[in-house]
Amino acid sequence: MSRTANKGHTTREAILDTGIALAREVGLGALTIGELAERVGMSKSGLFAHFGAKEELQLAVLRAAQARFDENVSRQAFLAPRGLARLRELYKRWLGWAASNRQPGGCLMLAAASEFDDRPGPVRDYLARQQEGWLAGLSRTVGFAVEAGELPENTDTEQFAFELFGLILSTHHHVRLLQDERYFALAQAGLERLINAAPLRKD
Amino acid sequence: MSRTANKGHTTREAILDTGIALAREVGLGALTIGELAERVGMSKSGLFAHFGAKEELQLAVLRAAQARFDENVSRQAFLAPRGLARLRELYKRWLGWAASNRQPGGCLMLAAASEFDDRPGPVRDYLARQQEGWLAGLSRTVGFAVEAGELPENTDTEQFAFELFGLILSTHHHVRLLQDERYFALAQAGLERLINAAPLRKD
DNA sequence: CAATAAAACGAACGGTCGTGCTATAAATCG
DNA sequence: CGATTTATAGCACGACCGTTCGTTTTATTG
Repeated sequence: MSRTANKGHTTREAILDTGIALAREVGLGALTIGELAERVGMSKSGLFAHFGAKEELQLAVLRAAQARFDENVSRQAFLAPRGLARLRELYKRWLGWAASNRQPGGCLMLAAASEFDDRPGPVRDYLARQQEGWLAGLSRTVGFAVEAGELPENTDTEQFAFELFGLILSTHHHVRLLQDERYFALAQAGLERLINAAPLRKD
Repeated sequence: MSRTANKGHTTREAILDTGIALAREVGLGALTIGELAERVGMSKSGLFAHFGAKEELQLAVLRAAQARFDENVSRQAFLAPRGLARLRELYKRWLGWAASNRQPGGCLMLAAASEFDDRPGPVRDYLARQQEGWLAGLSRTVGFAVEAGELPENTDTEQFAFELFGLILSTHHHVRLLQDERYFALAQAGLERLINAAPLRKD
């Protein structure tokens, strides 16, 4: 038996790869089993058998997308030492992942969050939990920079993370809609202003 | 003849009213003529005749949504005097419009922009032009505060507007997905930090 | 009021949707 | 290898999609 287990597992991976790409183009909600099957090169029913329900396919696509994000952004950035170095690395990778238009469709998580924020159900629940976790991780990363003495002692790390998220979203929004890479410079300046004039707790 | 012109015009308005609400719930792309007709209480073909094509309906819904936005946010905020007063009023109204979850679905413009940012066509073109215009207007509003001496002379108004947009997006994202009104406080603190430590041109 | 124009309807079209069911082909295992 | 589990294909279903068309109802106007 090879390391990649069953045949089923292999084609499932291929389906999810193509599924991520397709969902980026048309949106997670508009992801269609027939179209996906055609792109993968198999029958609709054959593909369907892997998931049993459309919603299960959507969740599987999201989980796969997150795994790729974690590997390319979080894990890589955590190789940098705690502090501003890691924060900068994380921001750079996050920005490249979310807003770069080398890949069509931008960040699937952000698009899906906007698409499903008013449709109760497992997809929405998954996205909400994921975003909460990410925001908490961001705060922690900022906190390390405080501990390292690179940011003021009374920095409001949650406020910092919230604003950092806003910079990513604004860049994502403008780069993707207006197709203008010039906005990356604004994203960079925004980070520097956050660092040089960090939000402080009012206590 | 009454001031509201034809019967056709009247029902068209009713269609767009309901269309905005429905598009907010399911997304502009998933807006369906049959479902909309049912909600309005008329036949599919009768509704269809008003627009001639689905894309035309989508554009009409967007135009109607923007008219409401302009009236409730821009026009109202412009009653305040130029300067920080107007900027604060604009931010407050924008935030209430976009992120309040009194109305289901949040801001249709932002949701549609995220949904269509990778689907070339008239809808995308409309949204892109609209967003460019809005960002330019934001910069101008910040510029008035500079002229009034309430912000540093060398304030980078475009950077300011870009970051302001990010605060709105971050609030929208978190409030709508996580259903936690607590994020409005972060939005407010973000504006104050922008004002107290405004981004400066590096020239 | 009658004549005319505008608006709404009902039925039907070819497609595609998600999802079952049954049969066949391929991979796995003793 | 043969036996058996697993993966895929084929086909059909009811529902809904956007759109067209001819008809009927409703507004508007002289």
